[in-house]
Amino acid sequence: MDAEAIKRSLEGSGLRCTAQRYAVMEFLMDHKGHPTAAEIFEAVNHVDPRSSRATTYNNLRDLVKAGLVREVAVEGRAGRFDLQGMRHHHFICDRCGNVEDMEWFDVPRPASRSLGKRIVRECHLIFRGLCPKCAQRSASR
Amino acid sequence: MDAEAIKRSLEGSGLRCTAQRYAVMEFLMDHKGHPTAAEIFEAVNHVDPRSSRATTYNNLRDLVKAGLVREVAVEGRAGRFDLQGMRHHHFICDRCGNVEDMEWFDVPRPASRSLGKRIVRECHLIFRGLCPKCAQRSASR
DNA sequence: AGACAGTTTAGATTATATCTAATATAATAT
DNA sequence: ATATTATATTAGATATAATCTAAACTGTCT
Ligand SMILES: [Mn+2]
Ligand SMILES: [Mn+2]
Ligand SMILES: [Zn+2]
Ligand SMILES: [Zn+2]
Repeated sequence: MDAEAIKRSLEGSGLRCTAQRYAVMEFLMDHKGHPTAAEIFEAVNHVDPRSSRATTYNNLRDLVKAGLVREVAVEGRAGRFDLQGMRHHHFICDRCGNVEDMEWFDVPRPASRSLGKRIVRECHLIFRGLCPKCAQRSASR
Repeated sequence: MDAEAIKRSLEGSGLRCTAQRYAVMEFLMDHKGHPTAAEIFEAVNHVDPRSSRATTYNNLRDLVKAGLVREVAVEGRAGRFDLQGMRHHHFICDRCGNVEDMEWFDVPRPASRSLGKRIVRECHLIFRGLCPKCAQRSASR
């Protein structure tokens, strides 16, 4: 049932449902913790068929372009990926760099005067601070 | 006068006002276009005294930690820096990766229930889409 | 079968950022 | 002024992240 959903979403975006692509989508579906490309590459290669690093990066890029996957850039660290499921914002930990989901809520649109000639595709909030684990650690010192 | 302001803000953060640090601050003050570390390094080395790459990165990191400078991560590209002046949001161009300032407006706080044990230091909106230059380019094709 | 576009691959290459450990500098104490 | 000390700088090596290359493979269509 999820298998079919993945297949359909790939084909709906004009992407062939290859074993390598499917594996990336399946891994993201099962791991909501915003893995890096390297982690995804490692993980999908524990099971057959093997996928190359270039393919993992190529596929992640294609999936982001197709709007099925989202990339979250983190300063000084590898980018992290998640499925574009329910809309949500993000929290990034200053200390460990982990990315966590935050409940979605609507954000006021900027005045069209301040938008100028830009074309806005999406907008997304980034909260920063200490994640629960790091907050606790820093409190107990 | 700006010179004094830079000096004071460095010392107020417990950072010595060295020639290299001053040069980074001065460059950011004069170039509001969110330069990369490499661009800052290049630029401050057109004038004496020469600063090394390591120092540029070290200083940018210290300045960010001190809250005087902000870093904006962009997926697949070098991080970009700006002075922490007036609060503002950011717009990142899908095509060219340029970062532009967007007028500040308050963002509703997430429900404390959804915050959990996190400690939020800041929150900041990222708009994405096409910058004016790229929007025009893509329209005329 | 043959043709073709899309996809995958290993490894090289580029881009970005950090580390190392020797040296220099600024602030403070004597 | 000189000594002491914590901070800061440096060149170059190293680490990490991402992309490129060109050849091989796969699925679809005729
Ligand atoms: Mn997410
Ligand atoms: Mn800015
Ligand atoms: Zn954390
Ligand atoms: Zn642009």
